[in-house]
Amino acid sequence: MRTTYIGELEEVVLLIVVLLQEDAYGVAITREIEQQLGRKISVSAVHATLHRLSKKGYVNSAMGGATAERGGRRKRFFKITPLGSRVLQETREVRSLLWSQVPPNALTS
Amino acid sequence: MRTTYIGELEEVVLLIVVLLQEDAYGVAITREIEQQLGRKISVSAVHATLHRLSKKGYVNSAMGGATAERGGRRKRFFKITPLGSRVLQETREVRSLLWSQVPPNALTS
DNA sequence: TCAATAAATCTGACAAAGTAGAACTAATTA
DNA sequence: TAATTAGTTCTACTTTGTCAGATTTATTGA
Repeated sequence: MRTTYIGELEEVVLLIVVLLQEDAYGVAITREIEQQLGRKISVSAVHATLHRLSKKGYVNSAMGGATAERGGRRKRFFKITPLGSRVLQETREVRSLLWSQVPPNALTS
Repeated sequence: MRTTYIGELEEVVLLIVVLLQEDAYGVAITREIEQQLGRKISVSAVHATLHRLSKKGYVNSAMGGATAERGGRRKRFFKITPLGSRVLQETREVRSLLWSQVPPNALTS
């Protein structure tokens, strides 16, 4: 019996972490969600989610070094873990399976 | 700015309602989730979700008549609404978009 | 060298969604 | 009309989603 599934925002954040590759830190992830999903969200919502993903072992993180920018705090970069990858892919497969069974025209009501 | 997105279980339940067609009532939906997703879930969890989907206008429902079975309470059948269909499809498209940008091998860590 | 400013993360508090157990209801059977 | 059965509804609790505001760390310029 499978027992690992993730919340809606957790899934989105995880996916964005993956596609952002080496640049996945709080503010960038937030920006990306707003752009790609056209969805308004606060940085703190994203940070809280990252923290929870981290606690579950789906991502890990490390502080970055200083950059050439105007100053400001150092970034914390996130990476998906093997466990996180597995959960993400399973989630995708389950959705696929369900969609594949939706009868044609079932949604054109 | 899009503002309509649904929770993880809400999405699953909505999808199951669609593929169950004329037989989408609480207990059957629960059974289907357990079978298809291999996920243990209580009937009440499903009912609560159905109730929330209903409040948002993503499904509507009607009581069924008495059947030839052993007895028992009448079923409440659910159907997805046009709004629900739209939300479900949008959700799918957003995920697709994100997955399409995942670099190859990004998940084989 | 220190105030101003900038770029981020972290904290705390609350709303929404997920969950299960217990109670309830309506139908059938005998 | 009591027992049985198939289902729904209620209630209370946990986990996720959410944001405003506080805090931390770094750069710049007078």
